[in-house]
Amino acid sequence: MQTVRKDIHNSEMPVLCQSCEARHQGICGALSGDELVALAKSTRRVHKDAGEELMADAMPIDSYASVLRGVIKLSKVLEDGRQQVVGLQFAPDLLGRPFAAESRVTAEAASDVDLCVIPKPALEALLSRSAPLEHRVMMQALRELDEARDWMVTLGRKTAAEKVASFLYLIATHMDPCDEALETSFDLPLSRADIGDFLGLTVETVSRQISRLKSDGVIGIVNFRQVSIPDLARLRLRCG
Amino acid sequence: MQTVRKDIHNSEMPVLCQSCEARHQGICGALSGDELVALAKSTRRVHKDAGEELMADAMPIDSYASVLRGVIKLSKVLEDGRQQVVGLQFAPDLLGRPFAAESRVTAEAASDVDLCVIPKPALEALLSRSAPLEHRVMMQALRELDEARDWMVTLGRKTAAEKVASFLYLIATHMDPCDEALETSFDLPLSRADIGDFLGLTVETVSRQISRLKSDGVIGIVNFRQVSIPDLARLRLRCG
DNA sequence: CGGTTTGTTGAGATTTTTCAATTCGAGTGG
DNA sequence: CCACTCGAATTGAAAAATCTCAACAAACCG
Repeated sequence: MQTVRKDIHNSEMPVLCQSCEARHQGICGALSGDELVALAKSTRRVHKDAGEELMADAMPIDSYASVLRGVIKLSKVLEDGRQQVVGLQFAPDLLGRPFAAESRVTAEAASDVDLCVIPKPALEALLSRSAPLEHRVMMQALRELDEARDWMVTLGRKTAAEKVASFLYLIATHMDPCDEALETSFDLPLSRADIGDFLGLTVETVSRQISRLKSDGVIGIVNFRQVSIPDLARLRLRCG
Repeated sequence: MQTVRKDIHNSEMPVLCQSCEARHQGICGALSGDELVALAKSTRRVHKDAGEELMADAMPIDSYASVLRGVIKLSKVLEDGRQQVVGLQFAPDLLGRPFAAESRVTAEAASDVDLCVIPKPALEALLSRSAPLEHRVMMQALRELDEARDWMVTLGRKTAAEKVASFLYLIATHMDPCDEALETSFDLPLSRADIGDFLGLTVETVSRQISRLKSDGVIGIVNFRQVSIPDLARLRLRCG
């Protein structure tokens, strides 16, 4: 978020919103044509490689970003280094805590990502002028709250086996947009260590549970990162 | 929420908002005088005893409520009965998921509570007319999201001892508004079983950790529910 | 008072972590 | 093209944390 590279910027038209609308419209579905054109002027398309940090906990926020492609990992760290992933963001989410001076989480590109970066003042000006836009931001916040609470159930009350199954199920249903297919295949956006930090488990436990799911035929592991799921309903049963 | 008792309704004036403003203004700080008067007409002041269910998961919502006094417990249950408390609401929070047809959690009075109930259509009409009000609701959603993510760290990465200390610290800082006092005393709004469901622990583990904090002199237990904390900073150290 | 619910405590069982040893795959330089 | 190396992932065995089961004590309620 600090080092914005302008090179890839496509200046033809509302870059942000072409993509957004292609995938469920993101922030921009709520804007008028005029507003879109104005917005496109202040946005920058940016690419980040997997692993790059986008925002640090307790650091001032100077811009927001709309996720165009890829997965972003939100996490928090305890003083002694224990880490917890508190959320994942997929396109077309808005990245950045609205109306906060500083971030409350660390954001990192989990996979290669494309972002559409918007300076903080530009978005906030737009928010205060466009009630529909603010409404949309609120709807995202409410959805994220629902997701966080669902995940709290997983963290607090599920066994390690159920946690890993729940994680795979979550990713499967978010990554493969051609939904409802019983059979899917995808690349995990997180390392085993990150999965552990998401589930509140150690790497070893995650690995053991993945191995078990594999030997039970619930999932197939192609290439460590690449997972195939022959029957989503069967995975669902393992989620508790 | 279903069985609204009108008996205690105080019809003089904006019941809701007197109380709200007394304690940090809740929803109503954003409304004009006219709007307040209009709102007061459709609100009902309601009392609920500890343990009463206010809203059931997956049930249609027909009203919202502003919490005037007491604590409300939000929880989710797995098919097999495992339960997780996913949030607590204190005055002056707004209870009810805005813009959702049905609830995604079960809400229950943790202590005796006073509510100011607003029919769903009345609040939503107001929301669509008043941008400042919608803004305020969004700010609450964002704050709840921050809290949920903080709690995910506790659930996923802390030990049982740290979880219990964190819970007591959370309650201590929320219950006693005369904040920053190093020394406090309060009634726990939750039973040991509920604390376990909040922390993802069994009742027995909660009880053992409370006993340990007591024998270490970090807390004092007067009457099972009544806790005194001689030194908040010392408790804080136990939170991890 | 009984009976019931709520909380505490102990001992053994279970799950998960920790520590240690390997294996796998990708990238590098000869 | 093939060792070599490095980080990520897997696997095993022992240790630690937490849960389960069971007994009991304390408060609560008609």
